[in-house]
Amino acid sequence: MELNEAKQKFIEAWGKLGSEWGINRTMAQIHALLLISPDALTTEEIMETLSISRGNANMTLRDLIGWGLIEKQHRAGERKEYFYADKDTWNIARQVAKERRKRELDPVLKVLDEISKVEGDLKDPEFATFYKSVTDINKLAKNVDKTLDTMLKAEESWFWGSIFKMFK
Amino acid sequence: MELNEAKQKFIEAWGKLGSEWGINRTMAQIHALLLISPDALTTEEIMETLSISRGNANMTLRDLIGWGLIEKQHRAGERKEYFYADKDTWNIARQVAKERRKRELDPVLKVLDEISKVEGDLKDPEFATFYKSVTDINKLAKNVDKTLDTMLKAEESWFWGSIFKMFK
DNA sequence: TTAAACTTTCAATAATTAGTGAAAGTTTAT
DNA sequence: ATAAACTTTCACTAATTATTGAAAGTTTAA
Repeated sequence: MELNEAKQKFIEAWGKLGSEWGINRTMAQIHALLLISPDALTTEEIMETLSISRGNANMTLRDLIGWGLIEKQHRAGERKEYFYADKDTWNIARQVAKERRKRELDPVLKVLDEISKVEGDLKDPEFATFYKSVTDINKLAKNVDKTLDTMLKAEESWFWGSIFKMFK
Repeated sequence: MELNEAKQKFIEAWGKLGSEWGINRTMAQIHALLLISPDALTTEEIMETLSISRGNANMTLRDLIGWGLIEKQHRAGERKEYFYADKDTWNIARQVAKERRKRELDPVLKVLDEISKVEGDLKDPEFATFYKSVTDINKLAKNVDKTLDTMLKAEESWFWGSIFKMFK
C-alpha cells in the first residue's frame, strides 16, 4: 500500500468510527487529517483535502477546539490561521472521555438520582422492578463515572499497567 | 415525583443517551420500558405505551433480540409473543460492549493493522507522523480490546473491585 | 479611511436516518 | 380448506442532522 492511499483509508476509517459513536463524520475526518499531518494546516488546505465547504470547515474546526483536540497557531507575518492536533493518543482519549462525561454522563446521573427518589411500596411489583432497575443502573453509572475520574487524572502507563494486573 | 412520571423520565433519558451514543432512540426507549416492566409485554402494549407504529415496534424488537438484550416469551394457549428484558445491568453492559466491539472496534483494528504495514522512510516527516499516529492509536485500540475481553469474561464485583484497587 | 485578507454566520438545501401503515406472509384452530 | 390471529416487510414519508455558500463581519497594513 502506498502512503497516500493509507492516509485516505485512515481518514475514512476514523470518520466512520466517529459517526458510529455519535461524533460527526467531518469532525472525525478533520481530526484524523490533522493527526497525520506533521505541520499545522490552514482552513483552505483542509477544505481542499477533504472536499468540504468553508462554512463546514470553519464550524467543525471551532468544535474541535471546543473539544480540546486541536489548537490554532499563528505565524509571524501571516494573517492565516493554522490548525494543529495534539498527537498524544492518551491525551486524546482523555479529552474525549472528559467531554462526553460532561455532556452526557453527568446529565444522566442527575436524572437517575432524581428519579431514584420516587417513593413507593416494594410489595408492588411495578414499583419494585422500576426501583431495582433504576438503582442498579445508577450504581453502574457511578462506577463508570469514578473510573473516568481516575483515568482523567492518570498517566497512561500507570492506567494500563493497573488494568493489566487484572489479567493475572 | 409520582411513579408514572418517573417511568416516563427514565424512558426519555435512556432514549436520549442512546441517541447520543449511536443507538436509535426507539431502541433505547423500548429497552428502557421493558427494563422497568415486571412482566413481559406484547408488541401491542409497547406500541401503545410509546406511541410508535407496528412496523417500527416489530423491527426494533428484532434488533433488540439481535443485540441479546431482550427475548421472546410464549404463553400456553396464546398466539401472541411477549417480550422480556434481562434485568441484570452487568449483563446488559457486557452485551452492549460485546456487540459494539464486534461491529465497530474489530473492523477498525483490521484497518489499522492493514495500514500499519505501509512502508516508508522515517526521515520523511510525512511518513513519520502518519506512522507514529497510526501505530499509537493501534496500541490504544488493542488495549481497549483486551480490557473489553476481560470485562466480557468477568463477574461484575470482581471487575469493579479490580478497578477500584487502582484508587489506593 | 479603505481595501485586501481573512474568519464567521446562518438561511437554505441536501443527505441521512427513523418511522409509518397497509399489504403480504405465517401459523394455528376448526 | 379457510379464516382469524398474529408477525413481518417495505415503499413511502417525516424528522433529524449535516453541509453549503454567499453575505456579513473582523483585522491588519498602508
